[in-house]
Amino acid sequence: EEFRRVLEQGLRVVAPDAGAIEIHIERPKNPEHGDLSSNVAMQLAKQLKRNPREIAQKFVDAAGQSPAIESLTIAGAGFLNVRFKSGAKLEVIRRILREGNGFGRSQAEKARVQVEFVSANPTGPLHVGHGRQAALGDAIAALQEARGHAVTREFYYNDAGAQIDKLAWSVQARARGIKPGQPGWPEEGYAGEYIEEIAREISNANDLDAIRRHAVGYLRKEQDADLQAFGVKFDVYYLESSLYTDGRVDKTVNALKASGKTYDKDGALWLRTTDYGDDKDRVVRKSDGSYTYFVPDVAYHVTKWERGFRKVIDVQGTDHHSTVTRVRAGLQALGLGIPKGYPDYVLHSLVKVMRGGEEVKISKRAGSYVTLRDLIDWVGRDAVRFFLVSRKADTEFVFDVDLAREKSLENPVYYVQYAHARVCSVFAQGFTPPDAFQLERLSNEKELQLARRLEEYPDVIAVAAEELAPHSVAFYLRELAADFHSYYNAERILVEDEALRAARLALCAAVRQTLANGLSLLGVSAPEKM
RNA sequence: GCGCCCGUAGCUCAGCGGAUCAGAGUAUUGGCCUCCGAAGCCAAGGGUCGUGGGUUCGAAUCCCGCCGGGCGCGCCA
Repeated sequence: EEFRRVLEQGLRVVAPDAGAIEIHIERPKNPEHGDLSSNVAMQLAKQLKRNPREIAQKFVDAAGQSPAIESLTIAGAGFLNVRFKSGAKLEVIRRILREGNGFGRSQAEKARVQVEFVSANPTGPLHVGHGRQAALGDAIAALQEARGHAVTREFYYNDAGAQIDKLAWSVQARARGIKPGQPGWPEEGYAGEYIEEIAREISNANDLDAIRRHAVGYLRKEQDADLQAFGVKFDVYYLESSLYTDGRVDKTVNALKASGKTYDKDGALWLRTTDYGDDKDRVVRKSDGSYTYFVPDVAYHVTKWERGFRKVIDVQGTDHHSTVTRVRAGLQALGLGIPKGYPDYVLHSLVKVMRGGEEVKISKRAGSYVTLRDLIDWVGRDAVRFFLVSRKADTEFVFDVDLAREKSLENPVYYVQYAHARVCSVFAQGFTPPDAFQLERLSNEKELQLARRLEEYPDVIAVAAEELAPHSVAFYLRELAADFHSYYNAERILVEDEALRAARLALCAAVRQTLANGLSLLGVSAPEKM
């Protein structure tokens, strides 16, 4: 902020009539380039038709003295590099120890936010794609909470559609002793081993309704157990069927008709979604009188708006990307004053699971796919979470089971957790984080580097929350851990000099706190021992 | 065929208008434990950022074409 103030002041002096210039400030990767750096002079160069270095010099002249700033220099083509006095840099340590779990959090925004994710239909165990959604969605939700929002985690599922019918038929067939592929097996029935387990509990194979209820209940329970094992909790489970029973689906269709955006063709009712950027119009009511899934989708999102969620984030696989335009178009057509870009979507691509150098495509339990449970069993919850969240959502991602199992240097999860455990081990020797310490005793380059890194944390959280990109938190934690490991190898914490020791212990406590805060956002544990 | 996404080091991936942007991990090679945890540290080699144009003072980053890969294109959900 101090640097920004200096630059703004400089801007007034150097170019009073320059229009609205956005001042970009960045943290140079190379510490030799100062603590912060800006390219304003180069941005202005074009407008002012002056050499960037010349303009930069004027900024320096205009800056005057500031108590926190050690130096303000010009480098390269016209960068302004600022270096703060080390005391100012180290202040972040006091702040972290003061704020504790609150470090990196902000109360700046305070809206009701909903994150919808997983939303698996109860037709089988959760697969790795659901796992990626669970890891992503939960971390995104945690990031929104860190910004001060009141967040609702919601799971939406279809408990009554054609997929459920297929499930019931599959279980019924199995209960009658018919196996997949044999005569009488339903078309596109579910072939996983779990179908047989459910079928074993069926007493009357003729009562399809009872079978349906039992199968749905069974799989819901199983999915809940998987989510619990993964450390993900939902606040609301929303049933698609309720949209029919409470009349919201009919209401939505009527509202769409009233909007004048619908028309009849081939015996069906269509919505002009092309008015809102869709590539073709969509059927609302089929010629047989039933509705397409598009209607409950829209009705569901109307409830989100009506429930007061002004920011809604839907986490889905990229295979659903065509629904994005459609749902938004449906909401626009209703004319409820819902913003055009509502809701936000985070689309993730699929996960390829590799083990022993080969792609794994099947599992015993589910048959045609690898389950989230398999992954947790193979490599543990923390590794699955960290891996799945440490990639940008839209990159296709190869989950290397052998790498994740490796409890050693190859595994980034352990690398970060190990840094935390290492700090803990220092305190485990009978030392406590000091109440009083002199920050200026910290003077070597690795200590200042650590302080710089710690200071970045709140910005990293803010940006990750804004961009719905939890992977940047994972990358940050890796860097913080690296800085700490490097420091720990180079310097002793528990030195004889008590004042120096106190200062170093304070730094360690700050590192521990920040690692714990970041890991908790990702749903990964911060162990004291490993 | 059309739409969306993606091509960066051997492999897995960050960076996505700013020169200080050619990066991390891993793999390979060589060093570091009588001392707070070696699940660690230090160092070396390794890339025309798919490709051809364009815009710009400046392009991995923005625009267009092409090549390669993923996903979606139902009165299925």
